[in-house]
Amino acid sequence: MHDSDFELCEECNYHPQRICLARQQLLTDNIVFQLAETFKVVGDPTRIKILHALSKGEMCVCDIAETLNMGQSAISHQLRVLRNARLVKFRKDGKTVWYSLDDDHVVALLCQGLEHISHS
Amino acid sequence: MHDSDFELCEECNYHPQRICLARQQLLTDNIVFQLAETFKVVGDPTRIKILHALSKGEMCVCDIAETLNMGQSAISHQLRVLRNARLVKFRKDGKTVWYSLDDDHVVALLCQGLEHISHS
DNA sequence: TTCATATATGAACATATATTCATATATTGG
DNA sequence: CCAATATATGAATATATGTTCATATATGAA
Repeated sequence: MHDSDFELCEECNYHPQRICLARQQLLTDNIVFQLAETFKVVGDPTRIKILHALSKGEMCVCDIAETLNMGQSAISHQLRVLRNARLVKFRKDGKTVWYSLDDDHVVALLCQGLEHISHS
Repeated sequence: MHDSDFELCEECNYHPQRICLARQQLLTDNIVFQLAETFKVVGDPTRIKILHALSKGEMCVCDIAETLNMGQSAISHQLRVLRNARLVKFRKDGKTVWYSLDDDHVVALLCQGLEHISHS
């Protein structure tokens, strides 16, 4: 939220009250950035396929790679992205690393997206 | 869904039943692509700010530009992206074009994203 | 220890994308 | 018609990103 809201509202000559309105309850830049980051991560076909596969239960890296017919390295890179976004979690068991969805919000997010494309 | 599920499940030597499981109820490539496209569009700070501004009510292009402190051209380009993704709609009134959110699912999608980042 | 397996990671490359600049289109007022 | 305003768009540029390849790390088996 800027301190300069007032000045700007008096300067601009179009529809100042609308501008001020839109600036109110403004999401902070930090939250906007985090939001964008989250959606960006889900906004890739490979990662959506991974999340969808994991929605059936936990899987190890090479099984995900087999499922998607992709290389292990590519999957591993994408899993790191998903991990950083806290969309998936993992546990280690010997040589194997088992990945799973971080929580139920992930599925909810995907479903909300499906909702949108089915309504358009 | 591929015809080759069976062969692959017999070929791979890791955890075939998990792979087959994950392939079941598979989202078609087309749906995955549409989903990814939708999330990708929302996955940009500028576009999130636009959607957030529009969540308060319809706005014209130059007011959005003023609100975000950005150029008219940049906003216009992004509005086209949002339009193509059916996230915003518009109506013309003389020289002015009024943009608004396409439907309530857009806000729901944003909220679901907020839900995720607040839980992590 | 040595070998095989499962996963992670850095570099490189090709592609996608956000913004800016210049300009085009369309509408209104004089 | 002409000028001003609101918006759209194409080209250019800088930056981000997904995959591959080669290689590193780590674990278990012999």
